[in-house]
Amino acid sequence: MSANRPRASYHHGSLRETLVRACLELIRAEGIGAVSLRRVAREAGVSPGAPYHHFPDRAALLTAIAGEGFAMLEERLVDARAAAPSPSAALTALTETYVRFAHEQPAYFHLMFRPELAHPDKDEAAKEAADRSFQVLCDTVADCQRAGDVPAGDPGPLVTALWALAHGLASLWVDGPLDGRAKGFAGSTEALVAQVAQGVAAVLAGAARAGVRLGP
Amino acid sequence: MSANRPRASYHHGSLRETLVRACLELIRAEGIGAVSLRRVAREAGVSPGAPYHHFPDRAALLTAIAGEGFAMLEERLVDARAAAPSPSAALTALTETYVRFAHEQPAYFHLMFRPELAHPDKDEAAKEAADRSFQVLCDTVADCQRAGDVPAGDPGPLVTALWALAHGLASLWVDGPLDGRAKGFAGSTEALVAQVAQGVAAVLAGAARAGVRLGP
DNA sequence: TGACAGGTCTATGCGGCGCTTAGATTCTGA
DNA sequence: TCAGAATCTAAGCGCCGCATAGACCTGTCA
Repeated sequence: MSANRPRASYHHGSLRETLVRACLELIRAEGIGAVSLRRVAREAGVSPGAPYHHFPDRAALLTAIAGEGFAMLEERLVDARAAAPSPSAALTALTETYVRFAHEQPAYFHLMFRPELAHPDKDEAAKEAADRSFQVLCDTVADCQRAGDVPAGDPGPLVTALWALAHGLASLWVDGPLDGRAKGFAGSTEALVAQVAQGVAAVLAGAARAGVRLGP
Repeated sequence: MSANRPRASYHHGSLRETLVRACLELIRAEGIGAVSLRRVAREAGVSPGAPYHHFPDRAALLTAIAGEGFAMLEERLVDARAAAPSPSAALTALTETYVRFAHEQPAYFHLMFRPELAHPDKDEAAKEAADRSFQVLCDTVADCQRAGDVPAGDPGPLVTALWALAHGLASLWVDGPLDGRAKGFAGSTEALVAQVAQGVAAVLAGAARAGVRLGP
């Protein structure tokens, strides 16, 4: 960043935004472990105390970024659903989109789901974006049930399973363990994720045909 | 711990083990964020430098604990599979066991899957326990395919999906986001997890009956 | 028995961390 | 125009991981 280039004026002008960008770049380049407020301030070219005029503490900066992440994820999920030609294809697309988001934006993904780093559950905007994302999944499952593409009955376990499946794939990929095993299965993790997402839709459709009914 | 009770002798005797226990207790009581080598040493009643005679750095202590975790998880998975009356029941039991382990031992679970904390992939014993755990899942899926309880064909995507499903449920539960949504679905997260695990087996069985075949 | 080597622990110090406080500088609007 | 608000710097607190040097204990072997 602009650590060496001195600012023109005493006041930065858009320090808050600059800090957020510097933080993201730092996570991208050196991982979550390298993130400190002092370091972020240094990268942004300001004194170590400056960030505290924009964020009450370190977690607040990270929470702001997490909120951005939830908004980005929601947008991608909405677009993926809208672009899909059928409810079943939408379900597959949601899984792939969730996992791809995590893989392309691991910095956001980490901050969104690590309570020791950020607290998006205490941020109204982040919570609402997360709720709307979840609703996209619920609506898509309802579409699928109406179309007979997935088993009828209580959608709760199905929605939970689909969320957990996508989140598990994303976590295992981003944090490392999946890559090694994927090579033996499908050549690449991308290919394996696609196979899984499509396989799930096929299995759910088959179960629906077989008359399986979900429920407590 | 024994911070206030002075040791009888200059040498501790079993400091390594004491540090591991103190670290686990610290994570349990105050979370991962509270773990520092100095703090662990204080809880164990030794000087801040003492741990470095047993672990080269902080990550090594955490990696040792992660290795223990993989061994514990493997044992539980092996037992769960052995106790199940059928291949299909074994599959359900594996999911429930994985998720329950994470919920009951979040300290271990975190250390096993957070590369910024520990590096179990660089620990031979941990890697082997993880491989054996994965093999338990592969074997169980193979049993299910032979019994016709899950679709035939390439087991890769299925094994991956089941692992990701369990890991996603575990992560979402341990890190918070699942609890809120589960209340609306099944009353409690435990109940929801059970419903999901059983639902998955039912859906897979239905898909097998419908003649679904997995594969690239 | 006693010297000594090696393992285990303490003491001290380095730079970096989150966060606080006090004070300097700039911007804003009455 | 000018006071007050907003933004930034400087300095300091106790904590951290880790390195080094030295104190202590214990097992070993002459």
